[in-house]
Amino acid sequence: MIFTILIAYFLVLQAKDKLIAHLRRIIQLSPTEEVIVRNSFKKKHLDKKEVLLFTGEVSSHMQFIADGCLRAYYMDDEAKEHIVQFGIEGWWVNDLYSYLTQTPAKQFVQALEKSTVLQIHRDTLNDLYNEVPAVERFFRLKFEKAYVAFQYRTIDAMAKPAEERYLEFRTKYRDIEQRVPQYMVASYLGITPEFLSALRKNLR
Amino acid sequence: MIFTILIAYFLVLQAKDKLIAHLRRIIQLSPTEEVIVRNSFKKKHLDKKEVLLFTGEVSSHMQFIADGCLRAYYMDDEAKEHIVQFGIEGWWVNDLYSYLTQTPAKQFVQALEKSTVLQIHRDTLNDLYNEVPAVERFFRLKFEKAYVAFQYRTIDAMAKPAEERYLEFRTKYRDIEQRVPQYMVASYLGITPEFLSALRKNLR
DNA sequence: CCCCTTTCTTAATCCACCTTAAGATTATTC
DNA sequence: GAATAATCTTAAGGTGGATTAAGAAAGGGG
Repeated sequence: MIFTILIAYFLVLQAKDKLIAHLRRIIQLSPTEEVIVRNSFKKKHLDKKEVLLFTGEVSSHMQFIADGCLRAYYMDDEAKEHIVQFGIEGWWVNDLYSYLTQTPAKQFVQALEKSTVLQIHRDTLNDLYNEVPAVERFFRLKFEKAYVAFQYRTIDAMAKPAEERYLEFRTKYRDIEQRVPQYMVASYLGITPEFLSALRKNLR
Repeated sequence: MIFTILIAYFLVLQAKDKLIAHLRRIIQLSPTEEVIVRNSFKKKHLDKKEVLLFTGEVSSHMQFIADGCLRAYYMDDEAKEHIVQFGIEGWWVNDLYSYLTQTPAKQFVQALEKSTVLQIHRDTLNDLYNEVPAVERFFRLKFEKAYVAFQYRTIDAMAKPAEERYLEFRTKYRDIEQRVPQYMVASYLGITPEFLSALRKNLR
């Protein structure tokens, strides 16, 4: 019993250590600031297939993945799933539109493996921007990077044929490809699983 | 002569007034800060078809459109143009990837009409982030918004048929549609001008 | 106001990718 | 370790949008 508590406490620390290390790769934090940041986030454990955010809910937290693998996806009118983003350790996942505009989410966020995320509430984060300006800088840079990465993904998606996109996905996200089913990769690439299967056959 | 100079000076003021008004819609600026911001930007006039940024150059400035209409586009291997973004008064245009990573631009930025832009150099802007933190907040919010807007554009582009995308473009950017040739709208939507023409015929 | 360039349309043919449906593998669960 | 669910493959036929080539219309410079 005590033992379990100790292990749990250790995991919390570990998760937050990962977050701090992640931030320190971009910005500097004084020891005091580090404490403030640590206290602003709450750990949340997710089972495989557990849904962190449902369509229709308003997303109120930014989420850092300390461990595991999640996906963000939406369902079209014909109830088909379209994966917008995968995330593994060290990534952030969310329906950002919902988070930023405080409107109901159009996306689901779901764990594909047992996962640990660190959550910070929008209000807490907005306070944190004032208390620890470096955190605001971190997110400015984060969004800049996310924006250009996304722009290039889109340009690729519109200009390049599916085979090329798949090959790029493989080299860029080898670690993810190993961990998620193939039909989800197809969904992320914007093609049907049947077509991906056919592509892969051609590549052999 | 003197008269021309007076008019030119008036236009500079006008342009910077527009910028300040644009910023004030999002953040607050003290009179001192306003002066600092004004002095950080330089006005640039562009003739129709003039290119502001060439592929291969490194983009070193953020650019606010005070007047006119511009486009950002890239050329694929087959020398076909793909429009990534349009911009009119009150928008920002750039090859952000180049600006942020200081690598050679893959996009052109070109005026589609006589235009006026206000430019700020990357170094000046980075200083400005420290001198006027509200400006950093402005750009954090700007990138957040740009990111989600782009994400939704992409989701649309992958999920919806061309006709629907065209109709959405029309309602969302009526003002732009009036000002740019139809084949550029097609390029922005990721379809051929011939197909757009056929679509429009069907809608009548 | 005319000429030349830019832009838009029409129509035939073609291809990347989708749909449907069925069977073959591979995981999970009891 | 059998049963069931989840995932992957194969193959036939369909469709959205591209390509090519022409001509029509609209603009803009001199």
